[in-house]
Amino acid sequence: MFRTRFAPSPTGYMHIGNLRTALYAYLIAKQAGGAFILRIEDTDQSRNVPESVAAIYNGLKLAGIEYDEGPDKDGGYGPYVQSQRLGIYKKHSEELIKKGHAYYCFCQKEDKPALESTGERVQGFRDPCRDLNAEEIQAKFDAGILPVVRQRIPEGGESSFFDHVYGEIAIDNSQLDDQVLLKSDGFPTYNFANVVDDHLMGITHVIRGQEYLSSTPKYNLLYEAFGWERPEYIHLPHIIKEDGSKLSKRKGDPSYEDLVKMGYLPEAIVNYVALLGWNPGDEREFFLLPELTQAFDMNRINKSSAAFSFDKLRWLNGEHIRALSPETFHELALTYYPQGLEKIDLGKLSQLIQIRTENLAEIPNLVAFFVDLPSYESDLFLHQKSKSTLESSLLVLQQVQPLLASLDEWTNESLFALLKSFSQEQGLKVGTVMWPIRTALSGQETSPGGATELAALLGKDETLRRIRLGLEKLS
RNA sequence: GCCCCUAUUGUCUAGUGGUUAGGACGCAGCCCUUUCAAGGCUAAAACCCGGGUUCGAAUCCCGGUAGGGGCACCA
Repeated sequence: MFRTRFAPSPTGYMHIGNLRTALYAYLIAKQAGGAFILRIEDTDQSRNVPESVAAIYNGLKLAGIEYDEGPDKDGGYGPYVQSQRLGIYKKHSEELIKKGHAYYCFCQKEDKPALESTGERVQGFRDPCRDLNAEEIQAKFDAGILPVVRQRIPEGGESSFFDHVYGEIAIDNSQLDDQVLLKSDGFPTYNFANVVDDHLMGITHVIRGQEYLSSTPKYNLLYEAFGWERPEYIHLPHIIKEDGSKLSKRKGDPSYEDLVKMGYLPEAIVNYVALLGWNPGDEREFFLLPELTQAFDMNRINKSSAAFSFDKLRWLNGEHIRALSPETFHELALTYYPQGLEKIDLGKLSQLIQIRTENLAEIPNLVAFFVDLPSYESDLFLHQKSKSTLESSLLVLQQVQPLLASLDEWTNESLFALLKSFSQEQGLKVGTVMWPIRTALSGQETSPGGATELAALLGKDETLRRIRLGLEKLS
């Protein structure tokens, strides 16, 4: 049985990379019929942001990523919050000390910078406390010094492991530090907690960012020290910006929830992010979560980092919007419609704009002209392809005005029939008739919908009023 | 500084020794058309560099270069 986990630390918002990590972990579990677990890694007390736990829940929910076990969903492997597992870590660290794979270190934080300020970084750091004897240790304890627990990296040799994305990775043990496992405040470091928890929670596949690739040998040494079986590893390449720099909230790059606020559909974001570093092997690009679960294959994850393209997200968002049922789109659109559309059939308006909406946030702009006719210049009536000139426009509007005024059935179809036959009678291109009307009704170079669609929505009175205004502009 | 990883059009990618190097976004053009969009079609656009191996390398090996990551009582 596959068991994967998403283990964010509650230090802020849910960024794009986190979303993808969660998604891949979810997909890998679900496609194998396994379980997806949420674990909160709040071992750094100074960096905890309590509200961000809510943001994580919310983000996952929005994305449709449902976890089988988590802080609020016990599956028998809890607790799922690391700060509630302190006793477990302590016990395990003592086991390691007993076995000789870890030791107490009484050095103070201030001691190390001095070491490092020699200019070169100390690699394969071997702490002086490594070789303290029992009396020395007791003496330090008696002096009231709070120790940390450090991992004892074996001298010499190399550690290797297999990663499903990056293949075989080998690192010399001399490169590995005697890292801190348990801090002096009794909290574990990530390095320790993730190993202990992953094992205790039965995690079979560890999915996480590439930044952990070179510390994974240390974790493997820990598994070995405990006599535990290693999990499978799937390290993910980073998501970066198109200019090659990294996404950062500080530089104004949006989080997952920001993107939703910006008018992108959660399912479009999920779809897009899935494609950043993975492809199905065929030419499909449009995926909803269930299809993604079917199609996903961890062996097709890419090694190199991928740049986040707003252009492509925007396009994909449009695809998802178009794939929505008219009812669903209408409901969404409703929350974006501005004031002043009371007289307009919003259901019809939604039908008109669904295919033209690539981003929900642009809806207010798209429909603004229905509320207020923008001021425009008369040369807006010029249109070469429609053979529309100032003269023809004036003529058309003059002639069409009484026809419209006497039209009883005010629908797109009847309006179109009327104007089409008018153009035929006059020997004009349909466009020559439609262009000035559409222009007068929208006051814009382009509009969602043509002349008759706009007229039908605006209603007879408003249509005639806007045509009168157009005539004033032309004469 | 030491170690690890990566490298196909502007971007996301397909490609596992023999392909006119395929698709998508974006860009440009055409068609459709009641403007725009959507849709359809077409175009321009790529194998980081240098050595090998091979009859033959985007593909395998080595070396550069460039980019990313790690070396915290952060995760």
